[in-house]
Amino acid sequence: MSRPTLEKVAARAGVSRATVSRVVNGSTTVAEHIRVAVQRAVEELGYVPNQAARSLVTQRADSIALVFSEPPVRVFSDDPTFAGIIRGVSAEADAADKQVVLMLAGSSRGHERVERYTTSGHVDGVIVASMHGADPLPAALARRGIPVVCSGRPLTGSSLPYVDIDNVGGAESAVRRLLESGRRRIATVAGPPDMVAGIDRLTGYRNALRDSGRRSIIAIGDFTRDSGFEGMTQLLDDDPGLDAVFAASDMMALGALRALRQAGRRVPDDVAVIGYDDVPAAPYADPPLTTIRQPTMRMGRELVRLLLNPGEPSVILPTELVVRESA
Amino acid sequence: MSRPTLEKVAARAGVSRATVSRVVNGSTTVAEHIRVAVQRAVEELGYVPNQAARSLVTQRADSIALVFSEPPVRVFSDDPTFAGIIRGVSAEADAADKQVVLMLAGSSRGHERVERYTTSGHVDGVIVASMHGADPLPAALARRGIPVVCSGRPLTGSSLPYVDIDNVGGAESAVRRLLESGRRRIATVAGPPDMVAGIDRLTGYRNALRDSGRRSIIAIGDFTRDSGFEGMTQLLDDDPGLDAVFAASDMMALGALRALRQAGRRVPDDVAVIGYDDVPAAPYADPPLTTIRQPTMRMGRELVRLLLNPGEPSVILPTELVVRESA
DNA sequence: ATGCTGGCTGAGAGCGCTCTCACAGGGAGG
DNA sequence: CCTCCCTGTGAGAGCGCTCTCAGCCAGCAT
Repeated sequence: MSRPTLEKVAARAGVSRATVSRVVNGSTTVAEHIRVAVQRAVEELGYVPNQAARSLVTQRADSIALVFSEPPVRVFSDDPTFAGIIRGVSAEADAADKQVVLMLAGSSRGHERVERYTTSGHVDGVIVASMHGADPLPAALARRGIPVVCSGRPLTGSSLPYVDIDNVGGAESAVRRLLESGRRRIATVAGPPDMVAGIDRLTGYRNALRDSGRRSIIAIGDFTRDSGFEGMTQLLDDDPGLDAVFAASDMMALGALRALRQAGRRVPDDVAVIGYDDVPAAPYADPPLTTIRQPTMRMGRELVRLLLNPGEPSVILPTELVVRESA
Repeated sequence: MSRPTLEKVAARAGVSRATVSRVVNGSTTVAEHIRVAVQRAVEELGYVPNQAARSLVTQRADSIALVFSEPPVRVFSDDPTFAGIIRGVSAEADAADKQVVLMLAGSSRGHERVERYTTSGHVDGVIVASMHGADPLPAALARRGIPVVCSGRPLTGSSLPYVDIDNVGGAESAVRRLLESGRRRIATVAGPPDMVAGIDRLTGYRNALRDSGRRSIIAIGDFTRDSGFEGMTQLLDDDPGLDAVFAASDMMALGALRALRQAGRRVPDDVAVIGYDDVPAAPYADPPLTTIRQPTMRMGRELVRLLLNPGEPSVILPTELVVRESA
């Protein structure tokens, strides 16, 4: 009981292979009664085109890879960024009738696997969703002649097209809110300096402070809750008089909240807190977290659009301040 | 600058196509000096086999699909189950030299897409990770003649092989701990009755209570934090004297904790709480959550093993009680 | 009647690979 | 010396599909 081939369908419908192919691929130059007959034969046999054979001749795979160049732990944390991107990519790819293949390239072994897979003709293009801006994977694929689009501005100085979210602007608007509500000593728990999001959000913090003439008070974290706790503790130590903090991720903000509570500070009365990402847990924090939300789903859609329309310029999407109670 | 073919490599190395094929596929019957020459030619040209052509003749794709038959929101929530499964599947597939293709089949449209993709020869087998036990997808694929393994016992009465985690046993051990610590009125916020995990964990709760002669106090949730809050509120209303609660998911436990606090109950002094899943946020809850941990990564590995070795019996993996402070 | 379109259909090549089979060459055995 | 086998290599078919091109049969103008 092997899968039926075009040949079988043709025989059953009493036409040639070519005609069945035409029907299956929606050509208009087929007489109505023949089209109907072929379609019935297809149904009856449960015919599904062999994609390998099709790809072999068309040189297309009609699918795109979405590669997460991160350990799975990060991808499936409560960071909603990835989920949004995936949904956006799926939606847009669906509309363009392309399959999406998700791949995890956490390890260096994974990189190699992904490179082999994508260069062996499985996909027509690759979206690399990497948080580490200096990831060598996108450039490596591009060198192989595969269309590549990056999610997040690449740090490698390559000229690959990318879609990013306005991290600088988002951070600026967070700090501006703190400024406008009268806060005087505004600290930040920054993200890691090897990730674009970490770098850019710190830049935004600095920009906003510079304009106001205030001095910056900085601790470095790695986006995790624990590092937020430690960063906040250190900040409190450095400047006990601070009255606001901008955490470069919600998880760090959650950690900061804990440190603040432990130090006997009330939020937002004594210290205002703003996070970044708008994770699902943010509205449930104590107090509910004011944060920066990103259009992740739209990011996914733009990624696909760019991949499918080579030559279009890179895109930077705006963010939105979500005001709750922590600031 | 099209991709080099076997033919090109053969020409460069001064041998035939067949010999290059042999070298690429690791055949031993090739003279050493020829093998070296061919390998050099492969390197120099950057040759990567065309997978479509290979699949066409071998009738194999050397890759397996891991299908999440759920909306992406669930998959990428802070439920660590999926992440663990993915890591386990990746690891085991890697060892067997198979590619893993992740697919999301949230919508009915998605189901159709997945069915088309998997039946068109892209993959050698499918792992369906669905939380809804009555999902029609696994059976549909099996009917098409594609090897299928389910993550989680299917509720459809089909005899498909599956790997599940001992939900009944896990729930029993949670309730037993409550019993052993002297709690007298033990309630539960159960999961949805259309998911295996919901059903089985409730069964476990009932089993443990029945043995002890206590009566059951039940609210139904849907595994989300909000439903945990509401379930707990209702439970408190039904039986203000309860002194313990088993929540069928950590998210619901978190919601329950909030409801308990709001009602002025101390945890664990007045009411003990045990959750299920051991989500990343569990140790950070107030108080840190006692919960049931599952061997999700091992689940992933078993899934692949079953897929690659047809005929082996289904597997049920044990759970582990993680004691923190809430019970 | 002949020629010319123009719309549909079929024949056939060929995509890049694997794998069977034939065959060349050399050492062992008769 | 010839035969036999055994190892290593090449020739060639064919996987299932698409797509070009030729061919056929109207229908219309000449």
